[in-house]
Amino acid sequence: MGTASKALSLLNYFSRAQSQIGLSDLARLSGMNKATVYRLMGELADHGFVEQVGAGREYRLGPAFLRLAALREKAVPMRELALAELTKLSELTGETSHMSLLNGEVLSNLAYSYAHKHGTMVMMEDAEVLELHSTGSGLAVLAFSPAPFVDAVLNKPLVVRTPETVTDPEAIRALLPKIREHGMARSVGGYEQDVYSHAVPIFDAGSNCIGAIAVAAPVSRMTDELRSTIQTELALAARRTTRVLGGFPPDSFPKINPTDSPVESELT
Amino acid sequence: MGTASKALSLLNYFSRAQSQIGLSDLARLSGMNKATVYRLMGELADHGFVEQVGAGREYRLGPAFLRLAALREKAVPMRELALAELTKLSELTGETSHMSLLNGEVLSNLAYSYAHKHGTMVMMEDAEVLELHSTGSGLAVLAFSPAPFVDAVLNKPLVVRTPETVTDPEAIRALLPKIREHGMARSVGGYEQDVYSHAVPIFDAGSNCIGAIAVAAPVSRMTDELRSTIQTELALAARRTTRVLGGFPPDSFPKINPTDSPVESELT
DNA sequence: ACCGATGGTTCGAATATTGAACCGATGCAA
DNA sequence: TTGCATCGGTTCAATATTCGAACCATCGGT
Repeated sequence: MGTASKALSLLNYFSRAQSQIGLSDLARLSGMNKATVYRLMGELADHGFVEQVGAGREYRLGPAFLRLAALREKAVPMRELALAELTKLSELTGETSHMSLLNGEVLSNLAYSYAHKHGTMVMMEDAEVLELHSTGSGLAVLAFSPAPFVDAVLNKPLVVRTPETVTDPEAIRALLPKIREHGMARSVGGYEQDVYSHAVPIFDAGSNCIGAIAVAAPVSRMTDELRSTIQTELALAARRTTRVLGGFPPDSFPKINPTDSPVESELT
Repeated sequence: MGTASKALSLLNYFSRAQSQIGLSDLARLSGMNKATVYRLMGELADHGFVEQVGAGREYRLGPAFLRLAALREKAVPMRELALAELTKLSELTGETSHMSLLNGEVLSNLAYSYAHKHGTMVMMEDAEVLELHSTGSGLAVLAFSPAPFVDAVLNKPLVVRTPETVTDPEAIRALLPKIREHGMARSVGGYEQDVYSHAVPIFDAGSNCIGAIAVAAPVSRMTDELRSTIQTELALAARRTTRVLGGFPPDSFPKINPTDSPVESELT
């Protein structure tokens, strides 16, 4: 691994849960020598990628990301475009919709939209991390990812989120062909209890799966009619999103056909 | 310079104007060897900090910044807090307000707010670059920055933006004591013609100047009354912003005194 | 066919990185 | 107070990584 990669990988230890990390902790987490971490963090700090805070001299992510994110968004308005699609999708379905991008072996949330139709909503946050095995979006991504990647993900210990979380690699693997066939994944309560989620993968210009767009509704509100609406609108929105981001679904991806019956319940 | 710094510095060549850069261009711009740039960009790409696009294999900033910016904003909601202050400030003044952060030897815009009171407004964009010598915000920052930094900035060639741009280092230096005295800078048409701009510096927890907050109005709309309103509200808003971001003005920074007369015109 | 440009690759020489040990400061328990 | 364990930070010789000139293959224009 190159030095630059080591420096960059240090940034991955910052999360919503742990936004400040001390030198020794960071050395422990990364397995690198304290002196190495010290030097690398110093370089990151010089460029504003991290900053040291207060007395404990702990590190946290720096302001440079705001600038670079704005530049990225100016060059490739992914978030803006996704948000436009999500807003429509939430209006049409009356439920929370969100888009997340594959980052390593997890998804991180890029954007979301609430419908303000009901008193209760599935909540969502930017940069929230979604696991591949326990979420609808994750399953959608797994189903359209290369086999070695799927193996790598499923061979690691799979965290139990709720009593409904499926953690048997083979059971998960068995879901994928159907998801591929329908172009849509579903997860009921696997990540958060009482959340019924549909998800469709999003592809880049090389037809690689880069993330997913999903609609999440409370289980208690799910009816055949809502399910049908979600499945129809989600498939359309995802297709538009892929196209508007400059991507193409792979040839194997099922075409949308208005006469198709909605995805059957055996998807779960 | 360490390897990590070299990799990170490559990111600085991406701008609003040049969002995609080829390998050879990047090597030229950075003065590094092509092989070096190739390897470093590969590492950056592995982490999603850049991505290669289409046929030309040019590089552009990657999606990782969206994630990290969201994390940063979650940990330190600078942008959100600044935006709240700017919104108030624009409402009170009826003009465009914005906040920018010092990044190296330039300012980059963090957030802005329009007032929707008039048909014409000074326009602003996120991540827009403001030079230190030609903008009100820049002068405010220079006035409260360490002398060696000021020297470094003013010893470089100073770009002429408009016929009103002051490019004589000594003339600029001569403005700084008054700005320090008033805690406020002013620039008329120095960056964009017909823009009349007031700016106040923002400080971090160590009383270092980290940026500025500014109100920009069309020259044609500037009256004594508007000037007075802007100066009063801007000073208050900047003070609140510094505090809300966890910072402190240096002891030398002038206190706000309601009985003070507004900044006199000799500031220009 | 040529030219000059591009992105990408190679390999010995040059140099930056590494990590154990060390430092002073701080905080906690006895 | 003493002692111990932690912290952030520093040193320096050993070494592993990076560097860069030169080299490809490819492309587009003349």
